[in-house]
Amino acid sequence: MKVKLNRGFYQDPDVVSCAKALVGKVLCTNVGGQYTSGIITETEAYSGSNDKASHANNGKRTKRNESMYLAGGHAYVYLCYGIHHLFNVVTAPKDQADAVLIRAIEPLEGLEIMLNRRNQKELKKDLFKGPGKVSQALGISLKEDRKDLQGESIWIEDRNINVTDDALKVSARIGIGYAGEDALLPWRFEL
DNA sequence: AAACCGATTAACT
DNA sequence: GTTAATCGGTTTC
Repeated sequence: MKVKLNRGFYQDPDVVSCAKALVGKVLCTNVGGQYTSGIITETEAYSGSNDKASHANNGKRTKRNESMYLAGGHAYVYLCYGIHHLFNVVTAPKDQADAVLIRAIEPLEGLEIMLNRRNQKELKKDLFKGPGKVSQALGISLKEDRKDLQGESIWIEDRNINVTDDALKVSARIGIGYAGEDALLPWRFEL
């Protein structure tokens, strides 16, 4: 059974619980006429308010992070280190600026296409583990920024994959050492 | 107008 | 374990 997540799912005011809930869901893209999908296996929560690691910390609002202020259920894509596109799911009601970073997937459909995009010939370990790799595999670029996840080019489905709390590994977020105490928050979730 | 830098990755030693 | 690659956005002058 495939069910596209509806607007209500993304309106959860608690970005941490939403990040948890997204693990085990299926991220699908239809970019350049090519359909690909994968099971989300790792996420991180970023809270718009009171989280030094977030681009929207302390109500910061710039051209880059503008899409974080959209209603939950939109995409926030930005360029990191001048090289990698990082894909986030905006959550919570409009203007709360919460977002969940998708850090890893397990390929499901369109494996050949995803391997091609990654310049790989065969499936190897860790090929789709890492936020930059996820975006590359699924064809996500800055063009997908601000996109509505209810649309036809990028969306998330519930396929009844059961993820128990026990199966989830919880840890501190990656690459945000500059965030002081907030770098220690256990807001990273992986299978 | 120029400097500074990052929610990373791949290719090294 | 270390480090180069690379560039739009943000900050600073």
